Amino acid sequence: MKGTIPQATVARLPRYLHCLTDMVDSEAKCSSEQLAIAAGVNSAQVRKDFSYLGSYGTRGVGYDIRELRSQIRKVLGLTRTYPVVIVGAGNLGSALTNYKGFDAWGFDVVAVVDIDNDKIGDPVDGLKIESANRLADIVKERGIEIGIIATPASAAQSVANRLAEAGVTSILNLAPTILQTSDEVFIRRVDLSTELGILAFHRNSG
Amino acid sequence: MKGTIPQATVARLPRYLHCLTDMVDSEAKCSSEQLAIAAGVNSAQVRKDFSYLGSYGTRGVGYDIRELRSQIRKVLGLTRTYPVVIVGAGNLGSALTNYKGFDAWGFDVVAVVDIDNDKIGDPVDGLKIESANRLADIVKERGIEIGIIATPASAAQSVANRLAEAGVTSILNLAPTILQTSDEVFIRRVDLSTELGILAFHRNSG
DNA sequence: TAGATTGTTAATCGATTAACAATC
DNA sequence: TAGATTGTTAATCGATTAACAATC
Repeated sequence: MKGTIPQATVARLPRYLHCLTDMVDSEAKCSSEQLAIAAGVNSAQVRKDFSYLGSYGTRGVGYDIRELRSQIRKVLGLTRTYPVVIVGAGNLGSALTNYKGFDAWGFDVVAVVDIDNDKIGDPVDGLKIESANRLADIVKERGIEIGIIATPASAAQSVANRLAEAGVTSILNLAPTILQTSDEVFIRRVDLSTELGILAFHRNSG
Repeated sequence: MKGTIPQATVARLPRYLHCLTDMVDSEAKCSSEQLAIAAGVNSAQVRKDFSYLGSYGTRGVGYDIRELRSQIRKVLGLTRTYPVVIVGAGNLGSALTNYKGFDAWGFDVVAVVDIDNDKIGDPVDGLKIESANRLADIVKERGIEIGIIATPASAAQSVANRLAEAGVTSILNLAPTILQTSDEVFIRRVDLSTELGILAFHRNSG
């Protein structure tokens, strides 16, 4: 119903989508209260979030699961396929390449690159590891828009620069370092030691 | 200086710590402005965040890098070692076991378990993969407080239940599912397809 | 109609940041 | 003293949630 969707709402939409996908009977309706419990949030929050997507509920009845799913996918832009390159073919890069969760949401890993000559040519989940030297060419040839950085921290900044240079517009950075880039590239960072740090804090202080 | 530190500040502390660790000359001082640029936040934010830790800066000069590091570690509870168990020895579990970033912050992976009999006994980074059947015993024997779930989504809830039952108080969930647990266990969830979903949204709508 | 649940308002809460006095 | 930078205040901004009229 609105033009702009708040950050916090966007961040919760994938979570709702997960919960809705887990609901087997896709013909059924589901109330904000049910979804709130499944997603671990407040039910007023659920309704408020959905109000940004438009009116997809029926008063006294609930939300149509199938319709809601498709609306969330539409809003997030998950109605098409995104070619993705994974940079770094270590354990983490391999884990990501094999990760089936991406497929269901339209993320299609079309290339895995590494600098290690010993790895180049090795198979990973139906792909062959390619040379990181060809990164720019690969991005351009295959129209890649999303890059995932799964290299050591020391290599991450230069990889990000090369990805941006080659035309990638979105980067998911899994290396434990903060990247400096131009505003044209949108970066999200996931750092597991940060997550454990937060865990440690809560262990000690509630 | 204060009793309670805001959630948002806690979440930024590990990031500051990363930036401070990257600064080579640990004798030096560093201004809130410098750190703000490195961490990608506002300098007023930096000063405000640090005000919760107490007064560790000097007006006209900046913050003592070494002192600040040690104070952040203290507040986050990173002055001791935490034994960690990783559940699931697939690519992701193996990546985590090998991940050197944990060591530096005091997270010590002391066990990796899996249900796959073919994997049990295999070496990963100096450890041997153990049977998931022994999970509860392992947790108790080794005083494990933190569990990392790197299993498929289908197994995650039952693993979480068993971890909680065995006495683990903090869980990092990497499986793409939302866990229901008692309030005694603190859970953080990292879901890579969610991150890509957010990336997709920003690609399409700015 | 009676019961249920949405969609929205308005209040509250928490987080961000500009601005500046304090002070090294 | 002059210049720099903190620590804190107060204003602003955004996010959460209780409450309830609308309505199925």
